[in-house]
Order: sequence, then structure tokens, then C-alpha cells
Amino acid sequence: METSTTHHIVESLTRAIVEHRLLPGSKLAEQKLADHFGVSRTLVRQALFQLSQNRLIKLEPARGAFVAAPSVEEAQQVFAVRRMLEAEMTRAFVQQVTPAQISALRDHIKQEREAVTQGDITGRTELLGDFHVRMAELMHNDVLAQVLGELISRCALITLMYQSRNEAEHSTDEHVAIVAALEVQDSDLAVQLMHEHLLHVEASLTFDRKVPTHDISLALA
Amino acid sequence: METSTTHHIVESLTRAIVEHRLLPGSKLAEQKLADHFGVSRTLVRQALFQLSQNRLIKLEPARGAFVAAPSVEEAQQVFAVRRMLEAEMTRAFVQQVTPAQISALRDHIKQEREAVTQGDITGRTELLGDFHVRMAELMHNDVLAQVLGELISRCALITLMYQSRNEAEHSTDEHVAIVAALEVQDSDLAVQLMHEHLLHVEASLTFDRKVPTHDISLALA
DNA sequence: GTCGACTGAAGTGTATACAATTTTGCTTTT
DNA sequence: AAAAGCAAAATTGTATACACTTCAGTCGAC
Repeated sequence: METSTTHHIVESLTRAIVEHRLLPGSKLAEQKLADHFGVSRTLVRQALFQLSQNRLIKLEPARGAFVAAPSVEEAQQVFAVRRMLEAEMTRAFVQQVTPAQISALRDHIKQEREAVTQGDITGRTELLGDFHVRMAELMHNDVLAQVLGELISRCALITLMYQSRNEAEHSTDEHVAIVAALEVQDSDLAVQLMHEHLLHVEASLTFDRKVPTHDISLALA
Repeated sequence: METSTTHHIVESLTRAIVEHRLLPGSKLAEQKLADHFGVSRTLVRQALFQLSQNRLIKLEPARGAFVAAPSVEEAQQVFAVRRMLEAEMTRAFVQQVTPAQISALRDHIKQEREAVTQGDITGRTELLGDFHVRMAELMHNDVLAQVLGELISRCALITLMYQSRNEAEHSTDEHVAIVAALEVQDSDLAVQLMHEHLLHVEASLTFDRKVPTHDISLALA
């Protein structure tokens, strides 16, 4: 099972959704997608089911697939979970930190900065999230990395929608501060910085909330 | 999309796997399952894909579906994540605890005791896990409840395989102690008890292997 | 006797056909 | 003119057909 063709469809649709070429609420008709990708509905349905597991689309019985419109409440719950999980992750990280890990994180931050300065919005959002996944990976806990990855991608839509360039730069600065605290093994400080960092990210999302006007956007598209 | 027939197949297979009527490594042939449930391979494939997302089975390209055999390392990683997450969940719980929540948890513990005394192995394992999910639900954080539920079901196979009645009783006792600490809003104590509880559960899992069965009809009958 | 290639059976991967449901637009009624 | 009802079209849900891969057993070479 599990072919590379379906994976390609999933990737393609994911990009389209995350880059807002497909707006929340848009209908994803199976036959149209099948025609577009040159495959049968079978593979499209597999891909749609996978996307629904990733919360990028919502499947309504007998009605079809629609691009998800994650609520602000859901995003807040996701951030509450992330604060719980990542505070403790940070504490555990300090327990077993190595110079190699620190430099790996610094390398990652360098990439973040490049994406921010180049105005690569999708890339920077992905990298800003990956910093946290990278920490989990460096701890050699694949399960943690995966859970965290799911949480982050779960609100990727909202994050992308509402994160400005200033906020992205701010996030990178906070990553730098966290790594510095990790390096000197000040676990209390690192945990506190991580906690505040996540609060900042969340705050930046909820404040400039936009009203969902996708019906109009759809009509114009 | 998403019919109730598929859901039924998923439920049925989940029970069979979790109750070890289907042992890790067993092959799940699509046509045999389709015959057994009286449906086409289409629905069976949907169900298998869903089960693979739940990590209960593993899909190997062009080879088929096999009951998952979670590794010891994976189980340990899952427990490491649970300790991180649930320690902080417990702390947050104390912040907003109400008498109604306490009595809801005590109701749940009563059910646990019944399952343990009645020797309902599957029921007790499910209830012991649900205690933790129940806490998340009572905090009105659906995301937390779902993430926790996934983590718990992820190692349900291992937990079920190796948890004795004594250990089940011990777990219930620890749940009682945790609720008591929650009630008096002693967050440090509650967090510590939760942390130790999870360490105990993990420690009680003795990791050995059994031989798989290959008779699907028998296992599902 | 063992190893390897071949052949048929079995099983998975994809496409298509058909059934059931929803949507749409027109007609009819008030 | 607005609302309700109905029928056709479009779309989803399920089954089946067919292609391709893997597996099992046999036969032949060494």
C-alpha cells in the first residue's frame, strides 16, 4: 500500500492550502482533482483522507471535502498543549545538552534568518516551527518530534495567516535567547524563555484576527 | 465521505488487535477481511489505512498490512512524552479545579475498580488510560484530550500485553492519590504523584515477545 | 543435495462501473 | 414574487475488473 503518487497529491494540495491558493471553505471535488493530477478518483480519495487526518481539510459525509477553517479556539488549545509539552522538553534538553546540539540549533536559526530576510513567508513559517521539532529530534525522541510536528502543522494555517514579518523576526530572536540559555545549562531560564516565546507567538496570532470572509473571496476567485 | 461501515471495521479490528486475538506481525489480507465483513476490498482498505494512522498496523507497499509490533524504545519514548505532557497538565488542572471535576474523576475511578474486580482486562486497561484523557476533557481542552488519547492508544498494545491485575489495582490506587492532591490544590504533590505514577506504569511493562497467529477468521469470530 | 530460475497462484495497486445521495434549476402553486 | 416540489445533473460511496508485484513450489543445473 501507500504509493508515491498519493503522496505527491497530498504534498501538492498541502502547499496550495498552506499558501492560500485554496482558501478555507473551498470545495475540493474529487473528479476535478483527479483530472488535474491525471489519476483516478481512487488516489484522490486516498489523498483527501490523509489530508483530513492532518486537519488540513474536513470531510463531510456524502458532501465532499472542504479546506479546513481552524478556529482561533482550537489554535489556543494547541498552544496550551505546546506550552505544557515544550516547557518540559526544554527542561529535559538541558539535562543532556551537548555542544553539537547547540551548534545544530544555531545552524537552524541561521536558516530562519535567511528566510525572513528573503521574504520567504512559507519557508520562514515552516522553519520557525521546525526549530521546535529540531529540538525534539536532537533529543533522539522520535515520538516527541512527531507529536510536536503534528501540533505545529495543525495550526499552520492560522500561523501563516496572521504572522507578520516583525513577529517572525521576533521569534527568531527568542530562539537565539533560548539556545543561549540551553548552552549554559540554565534550565529554569530556558524553560521560562520557551514558555514566554510560545505565549508571544500565540498572542501575535489572536490579536489581529480577521473575520472569515471566504465566501466573498470565493465568489471573486 | 467517511461511512459508518468503515468505522465498524476499524472498531472490530482494533478490538481484535488490542485484545490480542490478532498478534503482532499477523498479516491482514484484504480479501479475507472483505469476505469476513461482507464488503468489498475498498472499505477494508479505507479501514486499514485508518488503522495504520493509529499505528495499530503497519502497511508495507505491495506486501500488505501487518499488526504492528511496537518496539520497546518506542513505548519508552511515548512514556517520556506522557510524563512531560501530563506533569504540566496536572499543574494546570489544579489552577482551575472545581468540585464537579473531582467528583467526575472519582466516578471514573469507581468504574476502574469495577472492571478490575470483574477481571475485565480490556475494559480495565481502557479505563485506566481514559482516566488521563478524562482529566484533559474536564479542562475543556479537546486538543489535549485527543493528543493524550493518541499517545495512550499508541502503546495500548504493549500496555495490554504486560499489565497484571496487581499492577492495575496499583494504578487505580495512584489515581485516587492524584485526585486527592488535586482536590486540596497541592499542585506540586499532584505533579509529583502523576510523574511517579507514569514511571510505575512504564516500569511494570515487562518486554517479551509472543508468537503470532495467522488465522484471521478465528481471531475475529 | 543445494541453489537458482521459472511458472502459476495469490495479493496488492489503480481504474472504472454502478448505486445512492446531494445539489441545482425549473416548474408550479399560493 | 416567493416558496415548495420535483426531476435532471452532478458528486460521493461502494463494488468490481484488471494490471502489476510478490510469494510458493517445482524443476533443472551444478
